[in-house]
Amino acid sequence: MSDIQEQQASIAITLPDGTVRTVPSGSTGFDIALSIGKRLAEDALAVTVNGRPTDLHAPIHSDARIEIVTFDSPLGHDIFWHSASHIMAQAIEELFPGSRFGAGPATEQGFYYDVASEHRFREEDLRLIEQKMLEIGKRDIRLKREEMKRSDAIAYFTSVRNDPYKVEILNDTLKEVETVSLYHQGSFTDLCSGPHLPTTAKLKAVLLTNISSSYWRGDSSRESMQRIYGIAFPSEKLLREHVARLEEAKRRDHRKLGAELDLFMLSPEIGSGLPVWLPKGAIIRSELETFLKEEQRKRGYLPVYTPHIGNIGLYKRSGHYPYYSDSQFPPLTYHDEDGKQEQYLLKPMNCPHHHLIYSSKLRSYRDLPIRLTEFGTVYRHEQSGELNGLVRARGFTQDDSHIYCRPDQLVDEICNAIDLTQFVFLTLGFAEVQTRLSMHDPANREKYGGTEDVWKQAEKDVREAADRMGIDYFIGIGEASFYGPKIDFIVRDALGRKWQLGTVQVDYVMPERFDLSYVGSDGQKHRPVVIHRAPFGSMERFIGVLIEHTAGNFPLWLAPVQAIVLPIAEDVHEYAKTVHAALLAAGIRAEIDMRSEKIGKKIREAEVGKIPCMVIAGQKERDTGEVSLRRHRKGDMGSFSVAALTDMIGKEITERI
RNA sequence: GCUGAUGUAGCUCAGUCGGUAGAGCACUUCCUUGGUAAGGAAGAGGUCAUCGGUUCAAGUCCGAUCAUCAGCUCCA
Repeated sequence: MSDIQEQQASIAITLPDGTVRTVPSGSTGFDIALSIGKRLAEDALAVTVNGRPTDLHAPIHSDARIEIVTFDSPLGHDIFWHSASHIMAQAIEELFPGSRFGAGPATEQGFYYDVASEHRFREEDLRLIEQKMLEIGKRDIRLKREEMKRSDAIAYFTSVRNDPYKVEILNDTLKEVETVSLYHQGSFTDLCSGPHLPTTAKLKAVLLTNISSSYWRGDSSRESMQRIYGIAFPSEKLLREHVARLEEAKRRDHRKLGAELDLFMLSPEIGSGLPVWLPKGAIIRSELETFLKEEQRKRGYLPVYTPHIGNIGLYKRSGHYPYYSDSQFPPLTYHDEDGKQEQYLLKPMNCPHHHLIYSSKLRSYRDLPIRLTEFGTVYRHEQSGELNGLVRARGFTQDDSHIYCRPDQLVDEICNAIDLTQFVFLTLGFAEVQTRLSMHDPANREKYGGTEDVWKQAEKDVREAADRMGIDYFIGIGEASFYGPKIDFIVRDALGRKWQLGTVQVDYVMPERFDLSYVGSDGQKHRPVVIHRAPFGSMERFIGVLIEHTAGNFPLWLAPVQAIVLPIAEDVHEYAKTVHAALLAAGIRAEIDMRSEKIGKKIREAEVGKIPCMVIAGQKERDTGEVSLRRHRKGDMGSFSVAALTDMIGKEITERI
């Protein structure tokens, strides 16, 4: 085909709205964007060709579905931030020559680059690097993609770039790949599959947020690198909005709100990572426990209590002690008069105790399923750097149950556990819950107990239950626990970090290790299956996330103080007391503010304290036998008789709205 | 555990060059008795995280420890 013929050939481009355009072969995403509108061409960052992200200026030679990618999409963020990480690397290279670069991807919240440098980066350096990045933006450098054979790339990064990290990636991660791509950006070149921004000029605002360390390739035996995090935007305005969101997240931080609202405390005198519930926080926890206990009673669960410690043999038998010895408090060692030694472990989990309850008597197939349940406090010596308020603690309470069932009951029981978890999340107002099916990694068999056949069966059961419940899930390979696959319910905190809350886990391994059995209809012994499940997960973590989710504005049934009576002046104190007494008599957690402060101040403090109901009593109300109600963040709701008020509040509490 | 940062009144934070500690809010008392987000005045409150070092002198400089924060690694 001659050049002339090629230029004359045309291709059909299908746009997202279904319209088809005919353009010359070799047209680029940019040409197409420009033909749609000038504004779109300005905003265009890249293009997807038949769903594949592609550089904006890459020529397109055949019919294709095309979508112009702008910053206003997850893919747009990804491409923008990935390019920003390259621009940061270039800035660092210009400011600190000799720096070498490891991995520099986009993340959900921006980007980072792992840097190996003689220079120890400090906060001040970040401002310098930001300035340099904006300057590189102003230089309007066109990014050029170059494809070369892997062997040529190895030579290039060895001699020209002198970057051993990229060479290692080429020799290792990419060893199966024949042709790799490089992106040139002025004096800087990176190994990268792309796509990238057409020019550095798209970068208009950048904020480098922090410096931390990371291990090269995530391997703690390899050298540690300096990881610099940042976020970037195509406009100043977007950056300002982002900073405002960060500030809002800071206001919602459960550690901050927990202290302000007197919910819990952490004290080095008690111990790192050992939260203590203050009276107001204890109310929330107790209400949640009551709620779940009621629900579980309806669903056939049997409450049990077990001690906080257990003989170490129990955990050796279960496999937890050898598997998790690093993250447990050291054993308590006890010598009796004869010098015989016994060792106990602060229990890191509740299951072994429950298994022994199960096997304490002979079970018939008619008895199953047996659902043992306990709010069991467990202790795990988490790494110090991991501790985080309530969401990562060393002492915490699981709403733990173990369901012992026959294999033919398993899928039904998993479904029941999923249903309960969904009911809990729905009641607490968590709409954005991600569900992960946590499967084992067959390439890593030594991490897991049981046989491959058992795992296949368990994972099939989990998947069948999730499908039957119509859950929208994703698969997490290698996320299973050592004894079985899990269904994990994951939510995000105020800062966008993900936390696993509820979990449903299938276990064929523990029944084996604890030799659990039941007598079947054939009179023979059979092995039950165990489901471990915890809808809240940990009470501490759940409440931590709940604090951030609600910003401390709890629903009425959970609010530590549900109502506060605010007398306007001293001459109505007697009347206010009768109102207070009526609220208490109706079972409402009510306080009364009889200080000699003006009503405006009392209201302000009740608002700041996030008390849902402010019950205002003045001369007017006393004369009519009414009170006026002001709802937190809603304002004046009008006047009600005291009886009508207690009914209204009481109804909202029992219905857990 | 690793890397970096931080630690001053109950809270949020000042504290210069090393020279014996300050504000606002909260708290206590008094005045004020008021109508839907801050009335006024006075007072009290500190082993500057802990331990050690340098110095005539340390909140300030150095070291260790503890705790917290961000990230990494881990998560039954």
